[in-house]
Order: sequence, then C-alpha cells, then structure tokens
Amino acid sequence: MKQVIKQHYEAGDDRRRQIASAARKLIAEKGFEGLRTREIADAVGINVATMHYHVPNKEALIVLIAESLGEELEADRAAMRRDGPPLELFEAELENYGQRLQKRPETMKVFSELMQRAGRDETIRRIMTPFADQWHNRFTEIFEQGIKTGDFRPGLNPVAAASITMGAAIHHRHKPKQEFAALKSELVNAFRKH
Amino acid sequence: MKQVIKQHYEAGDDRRRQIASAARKLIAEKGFEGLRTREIADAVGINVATMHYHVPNKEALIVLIAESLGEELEADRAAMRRDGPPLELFEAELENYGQRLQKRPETMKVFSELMQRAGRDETIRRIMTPFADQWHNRFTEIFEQGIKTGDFRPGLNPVAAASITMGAAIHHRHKPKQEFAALKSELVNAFRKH
DNA sequence: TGATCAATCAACCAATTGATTGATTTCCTG
DNA sequence: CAGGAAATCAATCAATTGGTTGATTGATCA
Repeated sequence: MKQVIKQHYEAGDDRRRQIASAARKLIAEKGFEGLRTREIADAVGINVATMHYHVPNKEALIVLIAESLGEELEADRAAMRRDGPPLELFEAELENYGQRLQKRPETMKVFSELMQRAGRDETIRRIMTPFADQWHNRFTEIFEQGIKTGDFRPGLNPVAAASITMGAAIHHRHKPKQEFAALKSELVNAFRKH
Repeated sequence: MKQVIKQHYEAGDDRRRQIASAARKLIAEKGFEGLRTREIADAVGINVATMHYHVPNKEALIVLIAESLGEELEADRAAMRRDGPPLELFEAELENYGQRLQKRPETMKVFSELMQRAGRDETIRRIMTPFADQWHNRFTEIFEQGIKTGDFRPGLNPVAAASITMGAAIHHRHKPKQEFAALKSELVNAFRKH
C-alpha cells in the first residue's frame, strides 16, 4: 500500500488543458528558456511521469502550448464584429487588443515568446504564422476598405500600415497600461484622412 | 610535455572581444536559450576553462555581450548627423536603421533577445534600457522639433509617435529586406503634415 | 637568463533536466 | 462486481551543462 491518501484522477483532456495553462503561466514568468517540465508538473500538482504520460515530450508540450494559445486567439477573433465603418473597425481591433493586454497580459507575453521561437523552430512556425498572418490580413483588409470609403488617407499602403500597427501594438506590451490610449489615438491619426 | 603544437597566446582584452563576438553570433542563430559556454569556446577555438578565465561565469558573459552590443549602437549613434530639417533627420534615422538591418542583421536579433531577457533580468535591464530610451528619446526629440518647424502634423504626440516608429522598426526585423522602403515611406506619411 | 605572471588546457565535478520503468491505484463498462 | 483501461507515482537514468582544479606553456622584464 503506497497510496494512503485518496488521489483524484483527471480525464486526459482536462489534464492536458491544465498542463497547457500551467505551462503558459510559467512561460509568461520566466520565458521559454526558463520552462522546466518539473515546474509544470508541480504547478499542476502531479508527478513528472504523469505529465509525460499526457504530453510525451517537450516538443509535444510546446505544440500543445501553441495550440492552446491559438484557440484563445481564434475565439477572440471570432467574437469581433466585422461590419461597420472601417475606421470604427480599426479602433475596435485596437481597443480589443488593449483590453486583452490589460485583462490577460500573460497571453501576449506567451505570444511573443512563441513568435520569437518560431524564427528558429519549424514546428512552432507552422502553428504560429497563420495567426500572425490572420491578424495582419485583418488590418490590411480594414485599411483597403477604409481607403475606398474615404475613412483612411488615399495613397495609404495597406500592408505597410498593417505592419506598423502590429509592430506598435506588440511593442507596447512592455509599457504601462494607461499609455495605450495615447498610442491608439496616434495610430488612428497616422492613417485616417485629415 | 603536454603541448607539442605551439599555441598562440592572445591578450586578455582581445580574447574578451573574440568571446563577445562569438557569443553574439550564437545568440543570433539559436537565441538566448540555446547559448552554451562550450559552443562559444569552440567557436573561438579555446578551451572552456580558458573561456572561464576571461569571463568567470555566464552572468558576466551576458553582461559582456550587452556591453559589446551597447558599444556598437553607441558608435553608430555618435556617427549620425544631428542637424537639418526634422523630417530629413527622421528619414535619416530610419534609413540608418534599414542599413544596419541589411548589413548587420545579427545586431538587431541580439538586441531583441537582450531586450526580451531584460524583462526578467535586472542586470541586463540596467544595461539595455538606456539604449532603448536613448533611441526613443531621439525620435521624440525629432518629432518635437518637427512640430515646431511644421514638418510634422500639429497635435502629433511625440512620445506615442516615437513608440510607433520603434515598434514598427523592431517588428520589421523578421521580414524581407525590400519591404523596408515601403515601411519607411509609410511612417513618414503617418506623421508628416499633409 | 631566470623568475614571475598571464594564458591555456585536459580532466573532472556537481547540479540540472528531460525522459523512462515498473509497480500501484482509480475509473469505467459489460 | 470483475477485469481491463486509464491515470498516477516513486525511483532511477543518461545526457547536458556551468563551472573548477591543478598542472603546463608562453610572454615579459629586470
């Protein structure tokens, strides 16, 4: 009799979710380089071997994390409104991003870490680039429509403007929350017709 | 008689430079998490112990790398022109950045890695933030002057515009070289008076 | 020239870390 | 409720990795 205390058994899928969640928290704290399988197991409250039962190796773990993040971003994207004046859609996208930055700062930290790793890791790149591209395409699309409607400057380069917007947004994750409003309004002024 | 082959002895400071250079190359390739003392030693062509003679531990190594990068950025900054119409200064800064991105892509990769680590590492933060701030201040200054001269939009928020510029520039490091021109001209259009 | 010091190396160490093994416990279904 | 499947754990392994030790070699200079 090894186990005296009755232990709880969790269904496989739930455990995987718990593992993904714990791993994401740890990545947000210590970055990818500080991610340790043991710490994840501890955070979930299970043995390392149990963790490896659910997620065979670190490669699979990283894929799990990327997928988990992908699902969240996808859900968020699906909930966004897609009609209305382009300028308002643009502001809504930025506002949504600002909200997520405030309510779930972890998410964007993990996103950055994954994107950085995507530069060297083929597997991660395959999972992450679609999300970065989707986001970029969304902005490009908004700008294209906005140029037609006259919301945005004529002659605006939609692709470049989308890159600037994303760069500014991602870069902002380091900074104090209250400054986001200023960034947002400056981005709007940068592209809209005067 | 252990040594049969005559070996070359390098002066301490030169070795440290060689070590810093090799370490930077490796970081650019594999990122911080992939940085191994042994690989650095191998790249320089010396024993691990010799490396530790010059750079006692990894902490010191990272400081060395940060300082090495700092010196390069500082030299670059010092060579920049600081007079003329603000709009031209702005374009010159961007052009200079684009050139560095093309000629020394390693530099900005290492910069990004260090900045990311700065978020969790006090020592690195102390070394790196001044450089990020200097860059940011430079843009802020240019925008402030340019608003007075009428080069830039009245009502432009210099600090926010500087953040957008930096975010866009840093974010661009992943992308193909030829697109930089489009980014640059779009940034100019975003802030200049129409 | 010889003594001192800086630079180098082979061998080794201790800690960390991802992963495995084999036994044990809980759950579920026919 | 019996028995197989799913989930869990303690113990252990092998590889990696940052760092050390002690001896050796080359440079310098009085």
